[in-house]
Amino acid sequence: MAAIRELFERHGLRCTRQREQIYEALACTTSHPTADELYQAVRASEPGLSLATIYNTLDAFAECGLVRRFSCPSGSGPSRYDADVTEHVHMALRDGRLLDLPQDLSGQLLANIPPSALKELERRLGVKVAGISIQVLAEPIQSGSGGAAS
Amino acid sequence: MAAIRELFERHGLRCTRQREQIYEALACTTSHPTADELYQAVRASEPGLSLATIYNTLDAFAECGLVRRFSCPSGSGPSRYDADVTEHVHMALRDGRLLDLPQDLSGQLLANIPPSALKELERRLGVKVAGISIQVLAEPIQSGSGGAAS
DNA sequence: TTTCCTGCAAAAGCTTTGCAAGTAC
DNA sequence: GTACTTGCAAAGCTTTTGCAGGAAA
Repeated sequence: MAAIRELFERHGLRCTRQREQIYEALACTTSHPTADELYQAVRASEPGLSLATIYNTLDAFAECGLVRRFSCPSGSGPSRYDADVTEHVHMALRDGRLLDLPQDLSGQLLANIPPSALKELERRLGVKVAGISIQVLAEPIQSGSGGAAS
Repeated sequence: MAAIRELFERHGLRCTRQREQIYEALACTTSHPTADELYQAVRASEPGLSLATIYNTLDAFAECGLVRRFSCPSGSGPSRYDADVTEHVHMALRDGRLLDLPQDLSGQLLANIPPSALKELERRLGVKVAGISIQVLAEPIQSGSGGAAS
């Protein structure tokens, strides 16, 4: 509770009841909710809340790096949000689910990015690399299916 | 031209003038256009074309793996399309541009993904990995700026 | 000939905006 | 007291859908 206040202060955000609740709802789930899902969740304890406030708030959070915003790899559909801003790998399932990889596997994938390639990239393209994001696209294995086909 | 026809046939798509032009417009640019940008481009040679047809067509293309659809890492905004379906790395710039990494750098990044980690992932989560996508987030280096600040 | 595709227009989602009242600092 | 937030409603933008006519196989 007080931790959230301090977190907001550190990021230069005013601390309102709505923001606390939105952040808390986002931080205590691993399901990468959409703005509307957060709206449904927070409205239970904050009936007057408006969807626009959700968007404004998430925007402010994303702006100052408190949360991450991204969308399903498929492209269309609503944005999703994640309060875990440490580098980690997302896995998108064909059925639409979007999971976090276990930390150790995430770490293995991220640790094997050769820094030399990034340096080379920065030099050749004249940019500064600010982050890397890896996504794994996977399909659940049906129990019973042998798994043939191309 | 005939190559496009054959490409469509191989993917089980009917070959119409509109589809040819949409595919060609997408294939001959590296700018990852949006549906609307393609609409503007193709309408020059195909005045009767409708935006809905662009969406239907891109959907059909994406469905059968002829093009890739994705959105800016920032999350919101329209989807973008790419006729290059080989594994390659996208680089998103803070100013909104979205580029392809040069092939050799793309290759270095992709080649260093440890297959053992993917195998482990498949075993532990009961899925089959169908693809990996890496995105680099970068910011242009201003000429003249010393580049301080967090 | 049959099936799929196109064009149009309208609808459905998702997100942003303007403004008055309220709240944190 | 000032500047930022909230809530509401309306608008804006992207994408999908239904249907009649047209074109590919």
